[in-house]
Amino acid sequence: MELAKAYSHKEVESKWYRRWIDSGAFAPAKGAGAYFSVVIPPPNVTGSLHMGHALNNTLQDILCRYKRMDGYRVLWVPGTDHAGIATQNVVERRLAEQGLTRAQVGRAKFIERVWAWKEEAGNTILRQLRALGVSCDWQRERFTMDEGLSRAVREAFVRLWEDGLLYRAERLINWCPRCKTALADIEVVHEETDGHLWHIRYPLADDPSKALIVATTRPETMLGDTAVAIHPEDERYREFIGKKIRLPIAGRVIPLLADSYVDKEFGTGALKITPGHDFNDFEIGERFGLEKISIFDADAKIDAAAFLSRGEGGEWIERYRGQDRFAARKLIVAELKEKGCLEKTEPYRHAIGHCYRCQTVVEPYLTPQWFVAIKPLAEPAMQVVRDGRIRIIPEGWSNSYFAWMENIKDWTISRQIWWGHQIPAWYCKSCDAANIIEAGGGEYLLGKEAHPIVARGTPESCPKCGGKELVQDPDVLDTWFSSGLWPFSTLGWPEQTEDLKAFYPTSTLVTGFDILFFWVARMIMMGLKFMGDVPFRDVYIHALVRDEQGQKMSKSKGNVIDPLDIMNQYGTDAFRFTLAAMAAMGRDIRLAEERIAGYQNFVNKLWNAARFVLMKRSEVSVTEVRSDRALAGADLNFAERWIRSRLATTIAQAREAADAYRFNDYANVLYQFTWHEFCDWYIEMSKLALNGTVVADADRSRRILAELLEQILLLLHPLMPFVTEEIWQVLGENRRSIMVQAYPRSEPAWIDGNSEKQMEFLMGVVRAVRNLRAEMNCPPGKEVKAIFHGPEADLAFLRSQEPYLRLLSRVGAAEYAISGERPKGAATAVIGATEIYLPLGDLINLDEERARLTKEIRKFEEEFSRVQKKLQNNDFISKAKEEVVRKEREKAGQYEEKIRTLNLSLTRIEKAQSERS
RNA sequence: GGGCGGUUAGCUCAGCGGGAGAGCAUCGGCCUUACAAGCCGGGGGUCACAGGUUCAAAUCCUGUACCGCCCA
Repeated sequence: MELAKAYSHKEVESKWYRRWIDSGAFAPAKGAGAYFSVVIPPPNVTGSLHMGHALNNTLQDILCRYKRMDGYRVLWVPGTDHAGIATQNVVERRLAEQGLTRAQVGRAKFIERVWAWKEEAGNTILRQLRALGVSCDWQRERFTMDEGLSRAVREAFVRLWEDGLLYRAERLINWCPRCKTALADIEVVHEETDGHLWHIRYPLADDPSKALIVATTRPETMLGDTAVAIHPEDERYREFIGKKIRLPIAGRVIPLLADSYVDKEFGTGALKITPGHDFNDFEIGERFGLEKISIFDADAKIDAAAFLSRGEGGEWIERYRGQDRFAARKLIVAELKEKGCLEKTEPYRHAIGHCYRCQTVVEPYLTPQWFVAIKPLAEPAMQVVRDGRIRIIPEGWSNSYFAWMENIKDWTISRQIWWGHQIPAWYCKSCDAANIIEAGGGEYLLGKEAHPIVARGTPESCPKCGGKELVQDPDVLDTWFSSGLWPFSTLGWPEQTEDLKAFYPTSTLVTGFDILFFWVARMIMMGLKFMGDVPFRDVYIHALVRDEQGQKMSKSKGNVIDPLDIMNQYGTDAFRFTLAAMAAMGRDIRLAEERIAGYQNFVNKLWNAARFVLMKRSEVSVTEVRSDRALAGADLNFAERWIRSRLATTIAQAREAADAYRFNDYANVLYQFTWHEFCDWYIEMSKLALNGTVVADADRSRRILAELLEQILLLLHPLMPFVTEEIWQVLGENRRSIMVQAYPRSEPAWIDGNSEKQMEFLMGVVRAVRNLRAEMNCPPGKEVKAIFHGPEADLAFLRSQEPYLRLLSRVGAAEYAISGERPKGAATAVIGATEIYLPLGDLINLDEERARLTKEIRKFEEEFSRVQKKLQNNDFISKAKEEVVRKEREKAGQYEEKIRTLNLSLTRIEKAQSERS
């Protein structure tokens, strides 16, 4: 079979992916033996493929393909998560286009619509992942909302409740007024924002002529202030201690507290306290038993009822009623100014929390929510990392892990949305009547004192009163609650399935650091809690993919590179190889397209090497050329022993790198070997035998070539699955997929130091000749004579390998002499102890050669004096390792010899010049 | 404010105690029968700065500057 002159990825990729799936090659092998299992970090069902996914899944696929070839039973579970808020937002937007709201549609119908949307558009990302060549087992695809995983969620919830690790209570939480739901702390993104610091006069209640100045970034919340605080040792405010303050506008009389929490240096040193809308103030409020006034409704608009119900009131309420928080801020500032209460306004930059789904500024808001008591889960989760049962790689991330886990707060898991796992808690309409408020449309609001009945399935009656009328908690669970169970729920938990027994704990989790807390930490806590074992052994944290300028890719910046475009243009193999080659540990990836183009050339290089091997094979009429590891070392010539030796080393290095998640080393070691050793040298040398110069070697050469090519294909397959399979299949008829072939093992017997030394010497001589020719502008087609002076052994070797020498350096004839007259008008180089002369006759430009030699000599003199300085240092001789000293001595000798030889040549050139003139 | 990471060739990055490397770009020469997406050769770096440890520092320590990220 013939191969096209250039590799064309387009036809090849879809063809093989189809065949791999059809052959069932992605399913784990049956039987016993070591396993390697991975669960995909489930992308949002709303998502589409971006660079982060591409990197993440490429690395997982490299590991899975490598381990599969290496004899492990590999299971890679794919799937998506239901992304509660994000998905609900998508479907709500679609409703809005039809002029509908979800309230109009109703809960049940709305959820139907979400499912319909999911079926229609939801799994885009999984389809896109296939283009990457990922070898996950699609038969086992899971979704966090599917039946099995939903059961897992209910089971986990009930168990946490039974163990006293869940509670429902009114707390200050992060509220997104747009999504109208609670958020967990880490779902809030803090961004530096330009704002203001307003300095406001708060007069004393009994002497309005005196006032404290408070500084705040949120003047509108002053409507809910219930105290002012100063530092107890603040001299400035000593006289105010114990006084009362009358709040401007609202007129409320509030106490002045002394608390060492207050930072004397910040603002004016006087802090307004709003326990209903600020987390720090909330805590002070708890300490002093202050009232918490919630001044906003769920839309973050001023809630007049909050004041009226306290018996407060006045014409001001009407001015602010229903005003949004930012409008209210403007109005309040204006009113303060008018009343002379605004001392000054200064620009101020500070961090403001935003909803990670919709970027709306979050509002600290007092509502009843469900919480997981996290400390008892966090402690063992830290322990397993501390004692190495889970390795975090690179290790540096474990610091972040510990820092976060040590300061972890109880986890808010309830969300006031519809799409998700509805909380398996019910309330009895008869015993809990006071806490159940009908909200219309069959919906309920639950008071903070409601008494939940937690159960795996809908209870038939109230266990207390036997009442049959129960209502389910309307809230759903945080999506991360279900993804926290992912490593075992996807394997069938809570059932004790075969998969669960066979593949838990999973082997390696590959993920980005951005979800270390969101997801990784939670899986560890949940895995330990419910499985009694870690969810994975290794966590490999990879980098973020940035653009060329190091900017995070984002739609708003418009610097997004679509992986699908890249794959289409350069081929998936080139793209995957680039990602791997750039995935050095602990560093972000700046993706430059030229880099991908460069690796596309590598794919093409491999393709053409294969063409060469196949072309030569087709010239053999009788012998079927095939891989033959039995070919004994003794039968091989030195070039063949050399390439096998290098192969053995390369295999060892590649495996070592892959085992250690050093993907960049893995890729580079194979790149270097394939291109710069196999192609540049071995293939070139094989032409000698194949072109008939040494007839007896031809057949053996073909066999070695085929062997090397096969080994290279196998080595590269995890990185470049498509092109390697395509070539693999052309190499033999009706072969089993390269996916299921054994990964190469390094043969220690192939390591051959002597051949490597000889080859290095030959390469040195060849490069020197090429260099001289190029420097002297000797036309490449012209054959020149070469004269070698040097030690007998070296000359004997060169003489025996003269055909290679001539092939590689285009030397026409060679003369060898241990010593003798140096030829006139010759270009000179020194390799080891061997001197090389190219008598170029008229071609040589004596001026150029003299300049070249002078430069060369100067270079070696610098090297020599540097080494010499070391050797003259007694401390060096006595303290450095013997090995190092020996090497330096060797170097010194070599440099000295080179300088001597080159100087002699220089002298001859100068002499020749003076003779000519 | 606390923590982490970065600063190496024009660009993108490896290397992290003993001779400064790769890919791309650049310059010169080649259509040499696998590959011009190629081959051969060259040029290009006080390894951010300042101290220190060491016989020896791009590499370890301290500090400074700038850049980035995370947390508060």
